[in-house]
Order: sequence, then C-alpha cells, then structure tokens
Amino acid sequence: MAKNELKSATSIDVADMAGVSLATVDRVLNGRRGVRHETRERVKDAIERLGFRPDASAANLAKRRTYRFLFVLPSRHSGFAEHLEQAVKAAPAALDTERVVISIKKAEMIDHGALLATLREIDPSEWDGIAVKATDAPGIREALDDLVDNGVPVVTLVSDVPSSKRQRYIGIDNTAAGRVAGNLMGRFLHRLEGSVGLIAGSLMIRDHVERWVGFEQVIKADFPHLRVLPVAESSDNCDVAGQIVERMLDEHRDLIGIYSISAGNKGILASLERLKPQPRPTLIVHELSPPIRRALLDGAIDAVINQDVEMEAHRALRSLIALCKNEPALGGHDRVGIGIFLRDNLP
Amino acid sequence: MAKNELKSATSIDVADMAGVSLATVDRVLNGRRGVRHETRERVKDAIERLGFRPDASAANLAKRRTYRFLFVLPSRHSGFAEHLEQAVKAAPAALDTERVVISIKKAEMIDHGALLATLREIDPSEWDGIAVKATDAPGIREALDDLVDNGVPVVTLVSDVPSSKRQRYIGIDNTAAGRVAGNLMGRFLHRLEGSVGLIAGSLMIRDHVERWVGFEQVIKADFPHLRVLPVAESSDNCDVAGQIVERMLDEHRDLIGIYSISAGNKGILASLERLKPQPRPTLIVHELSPPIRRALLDGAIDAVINQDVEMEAHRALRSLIALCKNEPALGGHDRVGIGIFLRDNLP
DNA sequence: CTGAAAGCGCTTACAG
DNA sequence: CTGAAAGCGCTTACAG
Repeated sequence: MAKNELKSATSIDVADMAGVSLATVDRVLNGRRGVRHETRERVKDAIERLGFRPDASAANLAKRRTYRFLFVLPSRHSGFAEHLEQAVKAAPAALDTERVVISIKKAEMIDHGALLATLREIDPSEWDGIAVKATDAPGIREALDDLVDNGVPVVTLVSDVPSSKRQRYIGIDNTAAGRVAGNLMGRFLHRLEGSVGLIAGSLMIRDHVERWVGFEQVIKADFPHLRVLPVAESSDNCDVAGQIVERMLDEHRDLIGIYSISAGNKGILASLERLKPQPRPTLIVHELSPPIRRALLDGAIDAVINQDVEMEAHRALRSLIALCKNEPALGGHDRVGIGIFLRDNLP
Repeated sequence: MAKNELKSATSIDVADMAGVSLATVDRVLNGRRGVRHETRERVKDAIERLGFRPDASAANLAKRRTYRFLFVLPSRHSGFAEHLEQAVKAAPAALDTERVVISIKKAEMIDHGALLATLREIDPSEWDGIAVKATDAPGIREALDDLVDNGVPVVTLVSDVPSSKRQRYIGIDNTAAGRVAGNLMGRFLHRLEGSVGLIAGSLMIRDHVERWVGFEQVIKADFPHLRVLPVAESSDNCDVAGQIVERMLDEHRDLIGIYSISAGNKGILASLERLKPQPRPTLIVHELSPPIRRALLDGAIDAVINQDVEMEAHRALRSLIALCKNEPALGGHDRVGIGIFLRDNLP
C-alpha cells in the first residue's frame, strides 16, 4: 500500500495548494460568507484535487460547542416508558464527537391537559432543541408550534403530531406496524374464522390510531374471514386492559386473536392466564420488555413488534444537532425499523 | 442549569488537582507502566472527584494512529456478497474518531482450495487486523490460526470457524436464524401436512449447516406433522437451485414449503414462476436484496430473514480496533440481531 | 519515576 | 474580503 494512502490531506494542505490561509479554507468549508467568488473556487478546486475530507473530531474539538436538549417523556410507569427514558439518558455517550447535555421532563400523556401545561412551562431560550413524545390532542399542536416559532428545533419522538411545525418525526411508521400485526395475525390464524379484539391506550395518541388503521386495512383486504371488534381503550392501564379482555372473552365466544396496540399487557396476560380460554387467542403485542420477553419465551405471546428505542434516542440527538447546524435532512435517517420478534430471535 | 454542568473536567484539571503533569495523568489514564503507586492513586482520586471522562476525539486527534484492516470477502456474484462488500467499504466513514483504512481481498468461498490459497497469501505484517467470511473446511482453520499466531487479530464475519483461534465472531446466531425460519414455516402452514424442502449452498459453510440444524430442531419439536426433506446443495448457484426446486416438485407432490438457506433465490423463484404449483409452497429465504424485496412485495416470498450487514461491518471494525488496543470485549457487541421481514416492515 | 513542550487538524476572535 | 495566532483536550518523544 502506498504510504500516501495512509496520510490524508489536511486543511493546511488545502490552504497551501490554494494559496490562502487556514481561515479562508474554513470559511469555504463551512459555507460562511465573505469569500470572493474566485478565491472560493480556488479552494474548492484544491479540496477536490486533494480528496480532502475534514476531520470531524478535530473540528468539534476546536468548536467546543455544547448542545442543551430537552426530552419530554411519559411519566406513566410502563416498561416501554422506562426503557425509553434509559435509552435517552444513555444516548449522549454514544456520540463520540459532539458534546450534548440532555434534560428530561416527565409529562402525563393520557391526560393531555397535563402534557399541555408541561409544554407551556418550557422556556425556549434555555434549550437548543426539544424532543417530545406527544399526543395529537387539542392544544398540543399549538404548543409545539409556539416552540418552533420561538426558534427552537422540535422533533416528535415515537408518536408524531404531523400537523404541527415540528421539524422531524423520529420513530417507526406506525401504520406499517399495524399492518405487520395484521399480517402476522392473519397468517398465524390461517383460515380459521372468528373475532379479533383490539386494545389501545387512547385514540388521542397518534401512534395507537395509526396501528389500529393499519391492522384493519390488512385484515379487510387479505383475511376477510376474520372479524375485527371495535377498539377498546385502556388508558394504558393494566387493570383496565385486563377487564377488557375478560369482557371480550365473555361477549365473543369466537375470539381467536388479540392485538394489544399499546401498554397494559401485564393485565391482558393475567386475565388470559386466569380464564384459560381454549384455545388461547393468538396474542400479538408491542415493545419488548423483560416481562414480555418472558411471556414470549413461555409461549403466552405469539409475536412482539418492537421499536429500537436506543436507535430512536440516538437519531433524535443526531437530528436535533443537524437542525441546530441547519444541515439538510439525511435521507432515511429518521425512520426506525419495525422489529418482529418470535421466541428465537430475541436480542 | 448550573454553568459548571456544561464544562466538564479536562486532564489539565486532573493534573492540577493531583499535583502532577499531564504526561503522568496520561500514563494513569491509559494504564501505561512507570508510575509510582502513590502517584497513581492520587491521580485516580482526582479523576474520581472531578468526574473526569477523557475526550475520545481529542485523544484520537493526538494519536493520529491509522489502522490497516483487511477484509476477505466472497468473490461469487450474489446480492448478499455485493451488499456486504458495499457495507464494508462504507463502514470506516461512520467511525467518527478512529482512522481506518481497509482493503478487500476477494476469495472463492465454495471452492475452499481457492480460499485457502488466498489466506496463505496474506502477509501478517501488512495488517493491523483481518476480518474473514470463511468456510469451516479443512486447512482453513490452520490458516486462520497461523495469522493469529503471527500476532494479527482475526475476526470471522457472517460465518464462524469456532474451532480456530479467531478472537471474535461477528454475525448472527445462525442456529437461531434457522429456528426462526422453522417457526415461521410451521406457523404459516398451520396444521397442514406435507413435505418441506431445504436448499443450502454448501454444507462446508458453517452458517448454512447451523441454519439447517436450527430449522430441523423446531420442526421436529413443534410441527411434527411436517416432513423435512434431506438438504440439497446448490453451490449457491441459481441454475442449480432452480433445478433442485423442479426435482423437489416432481418427486414430492405434497411439497408445501421451501426454506432457502443461502443464495440462489433467483433460480428458485424462476422455477416456481414457471411451474406454478398450486398452492405455491410457502417460501422463506435469507437476506434482503432488491430482487428479494420485490418478490416479497409481489407475494412470491412469504418471509425474509435478514442480517444487517452495515451493522456487521461496523462491529467488525470496532472489534478489530478493540483487539488492537487490547480492550476487553464489550458484552453483546458482536452478536447482530436476526431481522424478520414481511411485506410491511421492509426497511 | 516524572515533566516541559510540541503537535494532532480544525475554529475563532481579532486585526487589517 | 483575508490572514496570523491562540486554543480545543489529549499524546508523544525526549530529557532528566
């Protein structure tokens, strides 16, 4: 291997070749104004010819800029909420080159009055960017818009508020996730006929609605022998979810499947365990957490659809930093993959 | 937020507090020898009290060390091989703080004489680390061991050679992947009875064997009404794979499923398309590539099991760097997740 | 066993 | 519109 392959060009090389100073190279590199057109072209030419690629860590070392980001996350106790919070806290450490300090504000998501108050409390001048797991409820959109209008980049996390001015949404395509659930349900039930129950947290939360819609689409189109019952709302409360299952089993003797769109799985599993319907309805739920893993391994759950919260937290940071720098969106870096988990591919 | 939360301690702060020079702080930090016990303790104490965390990018900037890594990859033309090569080439750019130069050497995998010759050609002194997608064939193990004995870190990629001295294996758990395939096959076929055909590339390639074993395990245990046919070997050749399918359909009129363990899917799809068996056997394959995506969307394939080659390439680099630095293995950072893809969760 | 000083490749006031 | 110089937080010979 030629030695010169190992030493890549630095900005000094570029400056020398273009016959300018380091400061001018820096101006061209970072698109700062105040460089004569001709000079700019000379520098660009040198960059091109040397195959120069700026060293991001050196740049960040010199910048020493620290970003302060606020994350608004659900306060309600659930496996997913905890996991998300943990992932958000751990995310800055994975950023090698950028300095980020994050704070977390908890908000009650089901009660959107509480969420609204929390959002209203935020002082935009204190933050370089904000990530919110928000509901799509009245007033929330305006609160997000106010933050954006005050010059703070805002991204929605996990669940989107698409009509707002938030710059990005970081999370899975929830309609697609619902379709995946519908597909698995239909295929696992093969040609059996019967009813399928849906349990969501709240139809004010966008991701729940989208999953429901996706599920219905697929069942209607590809598995018309299945009857989808009206969605029941649990407020993401385990006890309520458990009662919903009891009622479903009682009212629909042909119940052969349950799609749990949101939280409350502990209650659902407990009811099924207690009532032992034969055969047990095929059960598809969201989000891997330790108890859900166990239930999957034990055969109490048939499939889990999961979003990678570590990746979401990481991408939220990357997006916020990109927004602070006015960088264009990198294609496909906001969407997170929809994971399907069976007993044997648990991570 | 207090201002001092934003400014974290630097090694100068540590040096001041401990009453030593920067060089000594560096020695303690990096476990270099030649520091009196008492001095070392003073420094450690200061690090602790200041909550000092070294800045990785500054360290790497100062080091300017460049790693030269060699990747031995399959030469045979296949969607997966191309994708893997592309991922390997792109991986260094994702490493913000480390400088890595990679080279790629192509080797014929099915013909292990050729692979062996390729491995024997490698001059250990030219490389800081080597990643190999190897077969588990005679002589290969010894060739890998020789490289390790010559002081070069070696990791296996995608397919392991567990009896060798390679330091790490980076890839999916292929037995688990086979189990996932078996599970999906069993569930999709529900209670239907019939034969299931398996097509592998070569039983000299470890990942193929492991997938086969995992598949059989699950079918035997959970879906005993399915009959698994003896594995056919295609040498990862599309034409051969297509012929195998024709023969299977001809000899087994009750063929209701096909598990394609490796490459050659184009041939399999073509044969099924031409012969149009009714009903079409449930088809499960590995590795998403553009033609496979299309077939999944068109309904010609029922499920795809995928490994994330970008992640594998990235982890291979991280592992090799860690090995060069004598860092301990980070738990779970070698294993890559097994992705299950249906029509609606394509990335 | 320990330290002073140069340097890694950029950015940032400041001066002109 | 452009440049000289200091500095970001570490590492590395070299000297003692």
